[in-house]
Amino acid sequence: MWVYIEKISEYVEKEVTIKGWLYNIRSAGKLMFPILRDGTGMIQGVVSKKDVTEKVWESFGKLTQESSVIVTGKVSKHPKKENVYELQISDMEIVSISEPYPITPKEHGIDFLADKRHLWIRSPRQAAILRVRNEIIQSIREYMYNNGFILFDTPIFTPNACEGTSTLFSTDYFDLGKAYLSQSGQLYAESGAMALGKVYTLGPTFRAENSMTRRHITEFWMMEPEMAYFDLDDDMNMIEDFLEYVVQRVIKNKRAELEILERDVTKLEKVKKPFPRITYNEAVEILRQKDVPLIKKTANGEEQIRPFPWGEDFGAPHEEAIVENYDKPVMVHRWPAHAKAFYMKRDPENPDIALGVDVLAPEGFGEIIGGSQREDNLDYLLERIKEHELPESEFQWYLDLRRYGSVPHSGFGLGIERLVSWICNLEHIREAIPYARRPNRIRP
RNA sequence: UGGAAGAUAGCUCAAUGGUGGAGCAUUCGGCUGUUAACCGAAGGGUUGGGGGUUCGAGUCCCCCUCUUCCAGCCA
Repeated sequence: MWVYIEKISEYVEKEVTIKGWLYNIRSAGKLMFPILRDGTGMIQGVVSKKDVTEKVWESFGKLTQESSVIVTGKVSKHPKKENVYELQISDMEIVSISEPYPITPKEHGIDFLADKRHLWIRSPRQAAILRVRNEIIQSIREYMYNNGFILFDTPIFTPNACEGTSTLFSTDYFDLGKAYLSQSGQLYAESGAMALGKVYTLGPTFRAENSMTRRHITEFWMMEPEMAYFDLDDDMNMIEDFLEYVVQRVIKNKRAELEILERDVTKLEKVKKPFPRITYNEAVEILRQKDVPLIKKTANGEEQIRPFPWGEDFGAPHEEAIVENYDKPVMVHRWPAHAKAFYMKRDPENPDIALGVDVLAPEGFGEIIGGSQREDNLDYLLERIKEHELPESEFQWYLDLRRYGSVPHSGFGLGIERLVSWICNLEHIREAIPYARRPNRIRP
């Protein structure tokens, strides 16, 4: 009977067939120990010369790493290890002998592995990450469904920049001129919230920024909820509830994978409501107390400005300094308005402040969520569009949302790969997606 | 886009300006409980590209290409 390795413990002392690949093989005279993988896990086989035919024995001798095989044998407990199973092999059929496999069970450089990404994903660590990614996305969809959110898929081809800031990828679009690849589905999601109450988008997003860091890819997946009648506090309440659900479900269902990744799960177990909420002003106070300066590039090098001036955006060292006090995600809210996007609503108590929130993951993973309450007043929004020198004509449909039954509403954007990086404790975001797209890499 | 480091066998890395090596992978042989198994043998190289200094350059100098890390932008 064909079974998958992840279910192997249900078949102890039974004869089963596994269809998979040879991960590695060791031999000791009349014994061989092939390690098999089938996509769901790995198991060590035991081949004894006296228990198999001459043909099967010789076939095992021919196997190279990643050769595909169909193996039959009896499942047994490992003689030395608890909760580990082996396959006492009685028969084997070669499906295909692999050519010398480039990814040997030794160390490799990152550029080589990236070139061989189509094979790299077979390795236990990469496969574990992709299983966790699947669990994360499944948890997100489940949370959203269970909480009354409607999946609202937004277009990838768009006629203009959403926020007017990032550089966009462009392509020809028939007789209509240029089309741009979406850098956010938010504006469309806002229209969805006015139609359906609570909606979310989950899909690929594109940024043509030449960002060569461990936290950036040019094509990434973003989840963007948008909720009618939610103010900033409602938004933050949802963020905490949502993040707790996803993290706790992943550590419950994907413990084996997190172990392969050597993830310290106790740190994730602490991700429970409530999360610390600090205003931008309070964050600036922390930076001043810790004497973290603003570093400005000048013609002849760098200049350190202290105390940290109000109104400046935070860089990596500032996020680090703010987050290190906490072992949960930190929500920094109420930002200087001039540094933020045009659609953010101003604080009624202070027009210099925008009702935005950034969520900084613990352990130095930085921003994983950016959100805000949206400007729902037609006149203010028109003013912002003019200030940001955006083409008003392109935003008429968006402005309609304020003309016809405008309501307070809020939402946020979550970077899926950044969430995966944090939960899996990855050194680099390129491992958080099957095929990472970066400014200098589009293959394979 | 700026700063730093780097490019030598299929892979990971050594090599004082003086005959380019090792481990893994591959091929062959040995071993009845191996855990990146081990032991023995073999094959495998235009030292990223171009120019220069030198009796002699993987090594020193210049240019180019590519990669990695850090910073900015952000999710």
